Amino acid sequence: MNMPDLSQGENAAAVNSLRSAILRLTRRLRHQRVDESLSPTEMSVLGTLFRCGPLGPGELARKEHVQPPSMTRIVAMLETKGLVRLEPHPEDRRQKVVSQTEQAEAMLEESRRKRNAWLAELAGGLSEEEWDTLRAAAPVLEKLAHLPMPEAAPR
Amino acid sequence: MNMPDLSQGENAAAVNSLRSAILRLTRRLRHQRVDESLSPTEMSVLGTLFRCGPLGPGELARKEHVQPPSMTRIVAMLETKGLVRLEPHPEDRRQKVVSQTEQAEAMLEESRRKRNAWLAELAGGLSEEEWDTLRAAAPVLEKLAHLPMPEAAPR
DNA sequence: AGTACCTCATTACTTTGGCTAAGTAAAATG
DNA sequence: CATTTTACTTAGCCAAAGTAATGAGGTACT
Repeated sequence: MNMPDLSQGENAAAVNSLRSAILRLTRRLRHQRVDESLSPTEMSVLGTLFRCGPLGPGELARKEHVQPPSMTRIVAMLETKGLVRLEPHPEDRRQKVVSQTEQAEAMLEESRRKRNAWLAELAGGLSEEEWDTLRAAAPVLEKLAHLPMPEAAPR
Repeated sequence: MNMPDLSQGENAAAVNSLRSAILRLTRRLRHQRVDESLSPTEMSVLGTLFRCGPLGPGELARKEHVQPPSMTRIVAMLETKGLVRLEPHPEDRRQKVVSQTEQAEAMLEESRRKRNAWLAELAGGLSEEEWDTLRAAAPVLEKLAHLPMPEAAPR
């Protein structure tokens, strides 16, 4: 395959600044979480559950790019907080099914409101064009996050 | 003309998917660091130092959104690896000045090459339009990372 | 000048959030 | 029916960042 190496330099620069921006944003998000009692990842799991419906821990781990044991712990935490139900799979008794509770739905709604407030504040700092850019970038970043990694696939 | 609150719903959705994509990307980056011996944050600090020139630990901490003690640790680590020099401030003896060494410059160059290779692999997964989108989004994310936070009340 | 306060960096300790390795139970395969 | 595979879990570890307290150097106010 022929690589458009003309754009590689630009892409490298973009990835460079993307990487550091993402790192700093992550740290900010950790501090400014909308719900004090939930880690960003736990929040993200709830979001995935909301979007995709009930899933097994393994599937969930794959989607979140976390190892299965970590997901076990996260799900356990969410369960003790009453945000998630953990039930046996109807057909395969090895598997389990994680589904969100009504309480989780309420919490997501609450968090959505808070996030809107936060956004309204932040909106002053970005122009409409910049928001457009972010809106366009979001799905691409999602894709990038799930893209199979060529050199990191030794298994 | 048109107030931005019309687009708040869309922005909220964008931020939602931005947030989870960023989280997952961060975890991927942690695994796939170009240089095994340096954490992503250490790498980022080096980059900042490269872009902005010599800075004090405090300033650096603020730029990276890290607490001062963490930056002290990071700088110390970088110093023992010979990537950074730590000197007293000429005028204010409370302060110190961190500057990168020639070795750091060489390492950044090396890492740049590796990143290009990684990119070339990944380029197959994204279209040119998607790359354009990312290139456009990078500076906006940078800006977002450094935007003053209204509700982040100083404790 | 001296005292009170403030700022920057550091030290010591804790928390968090992920990982690997090993274990158990259930299903699939021969 | 024995073996291997799959799905989740348990246990223990480690790295990165945070908080609280310390110290040393400046600043301001009478």
